Amino acid sequence: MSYAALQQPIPVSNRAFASLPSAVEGSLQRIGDMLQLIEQSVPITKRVVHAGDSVYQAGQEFECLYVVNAGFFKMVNLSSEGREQVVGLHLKGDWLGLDGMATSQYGCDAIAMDTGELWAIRYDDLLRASLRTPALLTALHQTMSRELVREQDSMLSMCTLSADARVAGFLRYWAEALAQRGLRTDQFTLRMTRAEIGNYLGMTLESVSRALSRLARGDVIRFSEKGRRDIHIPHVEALTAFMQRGSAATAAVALH
Amino acid sequence: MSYAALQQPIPVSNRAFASLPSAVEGSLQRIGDMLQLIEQSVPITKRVVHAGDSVYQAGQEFECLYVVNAGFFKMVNLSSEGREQVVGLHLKGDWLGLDGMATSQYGCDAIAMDTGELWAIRYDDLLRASLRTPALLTALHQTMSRELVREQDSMLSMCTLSADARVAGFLRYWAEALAQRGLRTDQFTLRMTRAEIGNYLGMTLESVSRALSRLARGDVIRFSEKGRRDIHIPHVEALTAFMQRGSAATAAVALH
DNA sequence: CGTTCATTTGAGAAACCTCAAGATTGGTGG
DNA sequence: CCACCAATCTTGAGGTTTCTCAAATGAACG
Repeated sequence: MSYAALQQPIPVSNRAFASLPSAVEGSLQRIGDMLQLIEQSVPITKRVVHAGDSVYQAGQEFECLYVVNAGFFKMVNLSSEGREQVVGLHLKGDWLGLDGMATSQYGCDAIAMDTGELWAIRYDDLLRASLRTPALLTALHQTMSRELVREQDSMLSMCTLSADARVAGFLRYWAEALAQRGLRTDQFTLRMTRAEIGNYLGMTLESVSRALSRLARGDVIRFSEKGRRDIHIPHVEALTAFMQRGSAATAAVALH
Repeated sequence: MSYAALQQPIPVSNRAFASLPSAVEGSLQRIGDMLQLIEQSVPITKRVVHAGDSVYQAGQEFECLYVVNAGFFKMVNLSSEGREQVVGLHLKGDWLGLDGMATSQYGCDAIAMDTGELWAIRYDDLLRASLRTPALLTALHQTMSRELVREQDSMLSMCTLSADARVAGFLRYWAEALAQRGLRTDQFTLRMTRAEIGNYLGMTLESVSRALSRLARGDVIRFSEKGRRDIHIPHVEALTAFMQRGSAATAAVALH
């Protein structure tokens, strides 16, 4: 195999999203292309899961990576003394199980939050396939690297932002994640309880509730009539402004 | 190349540490073997750095990974609004620059805290070499995975532990990192200011200082006469006990 | 020996958590 | 369809932890 083959980009396809902003279009394409690449070049075992199902558990022997084709998943890190922390949330195109390569045992529990479909890929199959299809390798590396960056950003947020700002940041992150997958971003349903959001953001469920109430009071977000889990975001920029200025009132004013 | 070649372990050598505990021996060996493997199979450019030098900066184009052969480095994540967070500390055998593979730009600043030597490896060279030497690939994956797990553990600590417990955990982590590299672990010099430790742990420098004072009052640690940066740890287990029980007095009692 | 930076320690303020009560939601069986 | 139950969510009051501000001490270096 030539070196040039290693550098070839993931094949481009699926240009049906020209009307989307380019960054979002790029992500959508990247995810779609990656899934296509995997399906074409690696043996995969498809697996359907339902809300509450465990994909794998901490300590279990590492064999497979899982690529999310549909659904919504959380990664839970559990300390030896029982402290528990949601350390990641994953949607279509994300990989699960990357934490298992270090020690040959998974380091977290991966739990389905909804009905979904996973593609299980044996790590040894992936390595073998990457000899023929080097783009697989760069896709894996980019995925791992992106995950590292995301965790670093989480640490930055948790250490430097107030509780209110972290909640605003979470909503913005969530809206972005949905946009990257071609879903509507102005209105969506949080599929997590306040307790789960709080755990992910390092605060209590009461603090999450209060933060959301303050965001709603400042008209940065609106609750749907259907329930307090449906959230309408008139202007994503208002969330950003809120994070920086630290006051819903200021954020609302800043837009007009 | 056969599939079997992909699975072969990193060559074993350097069995001179039989007296060390096996986990530590394993790590020492792993690090030494990895460095040897890299030196033998990839083109590297050695680079000497001094305290304060920047290895790379956020936004700079990603080309190289850096393996630490000597010295001590911090990774600093900087948000667009100027919030700043130390997201990682790295010693011999660690890789720097993994955060650059996602976007082809580094995501953090990497800064030398001390005189040290880095081995720069071009990412494309690494991919090419990994065709001949598949162990390089598994070493890279294990490194990235270990880093993911470490960051997840950081998040768990920052979200679920008190300030005192986080400082105790930091000292324990540090002692472990030194032990894994064959250095003495009962007494060492913190090469960071209280402010840097605090930034890394998500608290203020005053909180770090108070936590260290409480640890010293409980005789979990002792300050050397030479200065408050030299720390003596009589029993590493006392740090663990302190983290779990949340009181230096209890931790001291628990040992006798 | 003085200047500068780092560290310690205290007192008061702010953010967040805990506890508790009541409201809302979603599902279930009558 | 309605009533009821369990789970979730909101909101308030008070407590705890951590931060902020300030001052004094200690260490490093010319």
